[in-house]
Amino acid sequence: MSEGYKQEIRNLELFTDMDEANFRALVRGAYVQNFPPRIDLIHENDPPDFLHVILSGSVDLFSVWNGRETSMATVRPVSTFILAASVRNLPYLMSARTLEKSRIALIPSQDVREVFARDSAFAQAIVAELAQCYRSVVKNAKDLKLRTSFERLANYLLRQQERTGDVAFDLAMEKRRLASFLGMTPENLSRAFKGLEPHGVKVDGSRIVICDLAELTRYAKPNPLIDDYAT
Amino acid sequence: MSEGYKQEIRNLELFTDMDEANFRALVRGAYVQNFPPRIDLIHENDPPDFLHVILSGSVDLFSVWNGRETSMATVRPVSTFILAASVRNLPYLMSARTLEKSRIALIPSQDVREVFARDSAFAQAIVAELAQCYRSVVKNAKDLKLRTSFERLANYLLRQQERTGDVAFDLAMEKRRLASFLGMTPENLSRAFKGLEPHGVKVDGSRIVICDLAELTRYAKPNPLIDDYAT
DNA sequence: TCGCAAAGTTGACATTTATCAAGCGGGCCT
DNA sequence: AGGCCCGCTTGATAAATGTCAACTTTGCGA
Repeated sequence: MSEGYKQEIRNLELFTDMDEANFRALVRGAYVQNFPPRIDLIHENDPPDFLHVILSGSVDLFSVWNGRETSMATVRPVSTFILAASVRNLPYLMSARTLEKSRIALIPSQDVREVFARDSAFAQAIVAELAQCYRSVVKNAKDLKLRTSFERLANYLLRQQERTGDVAFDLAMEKRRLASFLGMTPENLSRAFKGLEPHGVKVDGSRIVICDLAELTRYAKPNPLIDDYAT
Repeated sequence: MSEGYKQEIRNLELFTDMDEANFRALVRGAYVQNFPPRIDLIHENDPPDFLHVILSGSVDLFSVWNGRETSMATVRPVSTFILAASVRNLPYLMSARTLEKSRIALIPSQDVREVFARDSAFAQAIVAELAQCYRSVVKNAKDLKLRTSFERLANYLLRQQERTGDVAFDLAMEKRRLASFLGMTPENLSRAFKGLEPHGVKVDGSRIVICDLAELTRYAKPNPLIDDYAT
């Protein structure tokens, strides 16, 4: 692995505080790989051989049951995924596939567990990361259980507005996958966008303009305990 | 705090491996309290002053948004809750109330964070616990997104069957709260029980008998990546 | 530039789930 | 024992969401 990649990984919160020698041990067995779009990286139920670090591109985490599929999250650089499975050495709960051309570092889970056992700075960083992940999924579950699909979309748009700092932005993913992420069908998403028009949302293809932020906020009733991904 | 309680807490996986002096430091500032049923223990958005350890009784974790309420989980002895908020020092995402008369140990979060920073065995135990919690919520989210309410109930009953090791058992909670936990209304739960009768479920009050386990299994299609809480 | 394939949209309809109101029934207090 | 409260059930209806099929748009490669 090139020094450039190593530095990129090192700069992740997860790895930044750990001992240099331990970090070297971690990346010694690691390698970076380029993947074309729509490639399956991991399959749920597989043993967690590698901790994945996405360096460029984007990855969809999804799950399947009984012929149905749902998108659980999108991972963007630079961050890791499937940390929980790696440290517990338990099968992946989600599958992952690239959305676009992506560069991904693969760190053997075995090494992660070994280093984590003797590097307390690393262990602490893992705690911080896992607690963060846990809280994100709890928020997601609250979103699903407490809101209708229209309300989920409205709050999603407000989060995007917050993230980009602009009332006009492009959707970060295909509508069909956004629908899956929000827990609805593409048809229902189409109607939800229509339904939000009276609440200050203009849609043209993947271009979104929130032309009445106050009204959309009034409708969506965003709540930091559901929508604030930072905490 | 009595030595008996200390021992009980010490026996939790979370605390069992940590240094004795550090454990003493942890429980020094802790105290045990008895609560009557239906008492609010914590409220979402409160700062995480204490890590809670339930010694007896049971506690409901729930969330509220826009006048709607949903039950997220039930905590039973002996285990902790709101660990993620404690270690990250971020506001609780869920509220908690006793379901019955309960004895609960309160460990100051400040102490948890301090000890966790210097006791690597404790840090490792926290990692294991958080990874476990994370995986549970992911399973819960999959359950919600991939299944209908009837299917969620069917799989819930199979999990109870697994847990008790018996095809006949009593529901562990009121039906209204089970409904909320499964993400549906009490009325819909009633109809779901009716709907499962042709699939081998007999209901009499809170008494459940799975009289055709094969048929219920065929209908429910349980999957360890959603239903196996142990991994 | 054309034309195809895939994504998105729309309408009609079905299913799932919630809401509201009424009635039932068990536990419990007096 | 009587009566009442509360949780549960049931039926009627409404709302939310999914399904299917047809059509439109878009992006892209021949």
